[in-house]
Amino acid sequence: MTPTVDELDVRLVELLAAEPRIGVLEASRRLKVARGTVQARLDRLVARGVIKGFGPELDPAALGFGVTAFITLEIRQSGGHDPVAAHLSTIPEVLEAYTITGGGDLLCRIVARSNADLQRVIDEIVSYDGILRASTLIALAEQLPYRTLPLVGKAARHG
Amino acid sequence: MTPTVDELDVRLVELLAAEPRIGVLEASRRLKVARGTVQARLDRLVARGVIKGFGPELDPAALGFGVTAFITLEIRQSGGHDPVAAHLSTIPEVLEAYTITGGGDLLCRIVARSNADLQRVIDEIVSYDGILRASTLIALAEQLPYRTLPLVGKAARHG
DNA sequence: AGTCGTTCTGCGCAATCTGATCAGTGATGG
DNA sequence: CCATCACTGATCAGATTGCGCAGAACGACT
Repeated sequence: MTPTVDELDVRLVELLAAEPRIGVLEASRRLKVARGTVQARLDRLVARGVIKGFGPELDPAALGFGVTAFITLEIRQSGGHDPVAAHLSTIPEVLEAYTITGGGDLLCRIVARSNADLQRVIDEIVSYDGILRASTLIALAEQLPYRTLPLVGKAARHG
Repeated sequence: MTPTVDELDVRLVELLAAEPRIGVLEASRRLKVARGTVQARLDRLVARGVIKGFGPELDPAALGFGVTAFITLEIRQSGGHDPVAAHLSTIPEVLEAYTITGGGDLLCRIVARSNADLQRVIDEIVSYDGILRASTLIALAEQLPYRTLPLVGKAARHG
């Protein structure tokens, strides 16, 4: 399998990550390649799904949701996960959810305005029928902010 | 405290999330407001930190890292978290890390090329001195992809 | 060696967008 | 009543985009 990305792709992605507002033209100047090349590379990366989008990254904390927590949900086996996921998707404070190993469990990342507010969010979550038990871990500090950039370099090196 | 965002901000953010490539001018047309207004709102949102950036969103799976897992690390109390975080930051497969409630524990999101590769990543993580024990949860499916948009609406409604 | 397919280059054009600015207007609050 | 603030609608020069094209470079295959 041919490498998903090459060295130029890496430099391009890193450049875009560092200075998202620069356009294709400016990027081509920085990378010392033709404008068409940058355009083609970008299109290819998007087409391959490596770049999912350029949407604005929102900061929950700046919106007043300063508390982050991870909650593990034990799901009643009958019924499956889908209805539960549907329920979770109606709660804005549930940012993401994964099914994980270990009988019928779900791991969610949630946010809240305060610890008291967190209680409300959790209550809302567990109000659903199919949820048997919930176990919450409050995030105290973000030791390593979400990042994917190092991965691109690794993908290019290995192939 | 005055609401961080108002209804126009919400529409703007949602529009940008749906179609990131449209410029300020096109956005102003869609929202039926003056271009300067959109520009001012955007600047304000960025200045307030609500919008952290417009960087490309990368998909680890498209880069060959199809396996996601969450790993809880028990840290030796003496020494603190910082050295451990520094160690983790050197491993590209560690996408984020949070300190969580429960004596000296760290929760990380990691990715790998395969289950076998996951073992390598875990080994690399636990190779560090200050880490006493690690417990891994493999993500089987993404029930709810990461999202923050609903939060903006909530923030605007509540205030 | 010869040929093909792909990628990159360098160029040009028309159309569009950007950043900045300005005067006028309506709403808010002192 | 007046000051302040946000929004409007407009203008301007300059930069950028989307698009296509011909030629060169490169590797793969016959």
